[in-house]
Amino acid sequence: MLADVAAEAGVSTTTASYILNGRADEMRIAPATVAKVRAAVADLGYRPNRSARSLRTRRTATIGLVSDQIAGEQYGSSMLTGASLAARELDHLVVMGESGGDPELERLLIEEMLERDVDGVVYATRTARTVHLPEGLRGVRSVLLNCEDPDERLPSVVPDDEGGGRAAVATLLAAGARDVWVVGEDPVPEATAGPRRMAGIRAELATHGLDVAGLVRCDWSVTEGFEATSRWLAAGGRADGLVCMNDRLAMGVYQALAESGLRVPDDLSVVSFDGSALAGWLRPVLTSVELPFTELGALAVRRLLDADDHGGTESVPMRVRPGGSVRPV
Amino acid sequence: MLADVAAEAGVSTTTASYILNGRADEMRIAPATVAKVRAAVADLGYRPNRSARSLRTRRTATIGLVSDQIAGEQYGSSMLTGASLAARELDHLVVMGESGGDPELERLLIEEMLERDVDGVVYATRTARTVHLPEGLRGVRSVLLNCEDPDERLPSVVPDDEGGGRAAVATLLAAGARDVWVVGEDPVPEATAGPRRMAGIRAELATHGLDVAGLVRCDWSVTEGFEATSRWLAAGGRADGLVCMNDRLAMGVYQALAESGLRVPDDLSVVSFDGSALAGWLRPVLTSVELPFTELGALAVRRLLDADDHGGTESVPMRVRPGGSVRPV
DNA sequence: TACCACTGCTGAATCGAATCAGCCGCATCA
DNA sequence: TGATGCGGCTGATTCGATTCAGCAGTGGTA
Repeated sequence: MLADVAAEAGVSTTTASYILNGRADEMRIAPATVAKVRAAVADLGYRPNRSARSLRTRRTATIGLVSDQIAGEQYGSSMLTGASLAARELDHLVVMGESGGDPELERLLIEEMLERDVDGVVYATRTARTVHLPEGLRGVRSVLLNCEDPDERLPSVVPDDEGGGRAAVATLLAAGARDVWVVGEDPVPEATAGPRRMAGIRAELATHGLDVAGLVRCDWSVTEGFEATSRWLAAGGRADGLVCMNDRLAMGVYQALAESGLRVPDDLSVVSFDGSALAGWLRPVLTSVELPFTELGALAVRRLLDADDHGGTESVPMRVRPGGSVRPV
Repeated sequence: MLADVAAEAGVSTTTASYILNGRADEMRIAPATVAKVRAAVADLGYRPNRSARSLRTRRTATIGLVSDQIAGEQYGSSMLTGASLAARELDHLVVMGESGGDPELERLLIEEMLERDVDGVVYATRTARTVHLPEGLRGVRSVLLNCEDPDERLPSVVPDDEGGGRAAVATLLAAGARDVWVVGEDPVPEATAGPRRMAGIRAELATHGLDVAGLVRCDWSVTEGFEATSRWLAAGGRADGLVCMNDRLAMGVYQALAESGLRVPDDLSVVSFDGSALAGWLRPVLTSVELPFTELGALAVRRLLDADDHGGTESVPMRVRPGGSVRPV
């Protein structure tokens, strides 16, 4: 403990404490004294007791991360990776908890984290959407990750889905597509990804004097993508470019196209959103606009620990990850 | 704080503390006193200060979970979900850290966790394998998750890959397959999943007087699965049952079979390992032996917090998740 | 009556740091 | 010469719990 270090160095614990907290200059400690203390620290392999420190300072160098389901999700869990790494860089550790969407469990988790004096909380959701900040976080330093609360001016980190929508269409247009259909729609009212991607898609088409040629409605799953696309094809549906709302859906689309003998990208180009591993597994590799999950997680933590951050939503760009599903020009 | 509660109830903090720590009987506190204190707690909305408690008790009701990469992994991240939920049930919270395989970062993370007096550490790996317990965890209560250290008698939680191998083959045999090939092999020396599955596969075949008809060598990726299987088929390879070492690989196998006009399960049955979401996305749905990730994570935490646990490896059963890739009898 | 046991409670020390309010000695200045 | 300032350090308190040792009061026993 600190007292041992102080004894070994022949100074008071007060002095040792100042030195170890980087207040040596401020407190005008003589360089020789600083050296003695540092030597004692190294000698004894001293490591501060965090509980003792926290008891006084009310800070723990620990942040909370509550989510509904991000660990369970296919690859949104990378948000955790990003958060964990960013926290480490800033000398913090991440306490995580998953509510599975149960508000009561969420309340409990938040309470437990606050009891442990976390320095802040990242509130994350599996899918990009609007949320209401949980009661328990009112007055607590917090950052929203992959979600936004329209009622509060909180720091919030989300993917730039609208920019992603523009990028997706730009890729198709560059490949010569003019008859662009969109597959998928978002049935969840709070979900933001769908509408924003759609807005971007329309905006980019508009720059070429175009609009969406048509919409194949279905939810974002493989089977729905397959079935809806099959029906569309059976009804004589045709296009030279398809924008799928996510990769899983696109997998279903691939299956439907294959069954009806259409070749990607020869007969039509396909782009999608997510940039998940799945995109890389499909044949041909699916060109997909990547959700920057790792970056989102890291950024949320950095903003949480940045005392100068005064809130507001930050949209992280989504980049096209090229595959072979867009016809080369 | 506790002093306020004690004051409100008209007792000493000592008494209040005993009551709140469930030592009322042991200390022979009068029921009336207990009631008064509980009322005061409710009244004031008292929540204990964990740092203060930890300073005395050296326990934090927090456990560490260090891994190389489990959050980043496709669905091994469910281990986190399981760990988080089990911890909550036992009134603990999980501090997580990912090293990304960097030993120095791993050392740092462990050190930081220990500084924070975690009550124990779960050491997890993305893929099932043997490991050496990190130096920093020597003498620390810890459980290995998805890995084992042959040199130490530590509590260790792994999937029962051998049983999984038997189950996979049993499924094929029940469907009438007799000419069973295995696709995939494990190039990583420490990896345990491959050899154990293989042992189970051979053992089950042996009960019917059979052995593996042949092995298609490739690593466990979609493209490798596709290419190796294509080569095998081109060389005249035939079988009535295929065991794929994991789902991604199986996806490549599906692609190769489709290209050469073979139908699953009409021409041959396919089973696989992992039970990932991907298995459900393939057409036909892939019959796969499930890795019980959530359960593994939960069990590791329970064993960590079970003072009566005296080490040893526990293998969690892997169950067949039926799809449509095995020919109905 | 003196001793003891038991019930029901409390005072004070303790955990390991952070930090406020000085204190001592020496140089400087009027 | 005495006041002032500053460099360099420390004593004592504090954070909010846990816990050991012990203390009244009561009733039973020898």
